[in-house]
Amino acid sequence: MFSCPAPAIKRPEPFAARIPAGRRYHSAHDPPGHKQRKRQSNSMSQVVTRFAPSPTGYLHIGGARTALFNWLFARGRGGKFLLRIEDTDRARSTPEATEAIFEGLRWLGLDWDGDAVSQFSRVERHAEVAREMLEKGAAYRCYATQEEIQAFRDEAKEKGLPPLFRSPWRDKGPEDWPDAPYTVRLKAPREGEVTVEDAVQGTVTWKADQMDDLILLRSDGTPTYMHAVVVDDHDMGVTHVIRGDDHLTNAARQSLIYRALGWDLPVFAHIPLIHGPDGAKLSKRHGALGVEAYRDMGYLPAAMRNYLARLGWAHGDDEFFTTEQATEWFTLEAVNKGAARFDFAKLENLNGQHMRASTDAALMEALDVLAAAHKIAPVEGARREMLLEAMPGLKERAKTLLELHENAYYIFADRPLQIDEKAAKNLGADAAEMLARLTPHLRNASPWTSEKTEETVRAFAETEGIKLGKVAQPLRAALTGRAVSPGVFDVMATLGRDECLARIDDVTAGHAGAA
RNA sequence: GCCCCGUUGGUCUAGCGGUUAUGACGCCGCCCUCUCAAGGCGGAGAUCGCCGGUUCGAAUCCGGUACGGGGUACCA
Repeated sequence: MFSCPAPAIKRPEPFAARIPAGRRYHSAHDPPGHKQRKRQSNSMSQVVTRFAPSPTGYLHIGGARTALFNWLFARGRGGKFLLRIEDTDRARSTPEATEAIFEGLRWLGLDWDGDAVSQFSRVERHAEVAREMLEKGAAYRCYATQEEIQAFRDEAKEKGLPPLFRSPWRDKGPEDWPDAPYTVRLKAPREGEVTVEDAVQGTVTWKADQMDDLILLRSDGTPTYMHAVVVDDHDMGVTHVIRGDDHLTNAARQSLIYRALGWDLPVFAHIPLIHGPDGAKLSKRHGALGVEAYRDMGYLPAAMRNYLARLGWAHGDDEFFTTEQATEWFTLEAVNKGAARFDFAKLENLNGQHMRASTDAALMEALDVLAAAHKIAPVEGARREMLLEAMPGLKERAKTLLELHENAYYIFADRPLQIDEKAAKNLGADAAEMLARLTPHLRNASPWTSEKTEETVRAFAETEGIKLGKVAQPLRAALTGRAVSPGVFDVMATLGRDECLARIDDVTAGHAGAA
């Protein structure tokens, strides 16, 4: 795409929640034992990671980094990177958000394997597994109502006791079951310890009595997140679960489900969250921007990948690297445990470096993407040619594409130019007269190249007995309307003789010596 | 409340028992120079959260503590 080409983005089929759940998982109809064996032999050879966002809004920067880490890990090991949309919360999930997530990942260049999976489309399978657990005695029907549970918690809180609900239905049998809706709860161990071996956090241990009998299936028969993730990750053959460390405790609870089912645990890796510049956590409701916001601000995907990867992960002292290098270098062990703050200044710097490392053509394309994002027409025709020609000088001076576009004002502007304040200071009466004297020399300069115009202007400055800067600055002001621009002689070359003379004429008109 | 996790210059970080504590961003100065960038050179900025312990020796190991974060739902 840009200087650090990301693998071509596969356009997955539009998110197909309609496809019957079983179709997507060859293993869904296999007996559990078979499944497990199959995965064991498979997991040795191939890494499978996944990104599992819930479609309740745009893809925010924290989620993007989680996706990136999963992607880097899988791609660096010839593995698969899967995408699952956790849309079981029907009230908050929207197709627009799903599309925004796809769009964000595509822009970032994080391609996923196969179709995105709708978690909601798999409710049947979730229920099926819960039923299996019921039969095995690993789970039980709990008829406690939400009111009863709430009352229990209120009382526990009042007495300063742990608010863990102990269901009275845990050891009841069919003879005790009333004719009422019930939830399916995991029969979690009450003694011993639960240990999670985390690739980032290390070994983390909890006392089993800290865990409650979590609900697998709600009383309306739908699965809870805790249950659905486990079943989906297992069925999808996920070998490495890389996600935010807000899920660390969940990993312990989920490991209980894996254990009850007799399934192999994936490798867990809980990465720290990103904090805002103020140290507060960055979240959707607290300042986290969607990736498209970064696109619109003119950052390159390659720079985003570089910056995001560097946030909380390091490969020695390497700061500026390509995506290929990152995939090659990335390991879970090198991920930091502490949260990092998002720093725009550093992102900008990195973006500038990536822009400079980009080819002119690649930047032109990036500009097209930016234009499309801002819903404005792409630059075409002669101006596109000029832009391309001026690109080397432009990209050297910009930290974002937006800045580059702004600095290319002299290419897009129509005469007469808007002379800004600082430029106007370089265009007093004396300067205008001086430029008027310069005009005939420029008219005769041939060929019209930056070398020739420079030679001409330098000679002129000498005969005038002034420093080059005294000519160059007014010239720059007349030609670009600004006090800052790429080298004036390069500007002249891209603008062409006629346009240059016309612009000079615009500011010298009415002054002595005007030609 | 309880349970987990974290803490190295302003920021991101290197470090993994013995270093003048690494590099980068940002900031300041100089050079280069038609401006601005880029680039080059140099500088300021960290008693490695704090207190103990282990050790001949601790940023590195152990225990406390403070602060920050996360979790504790028929949310994900």
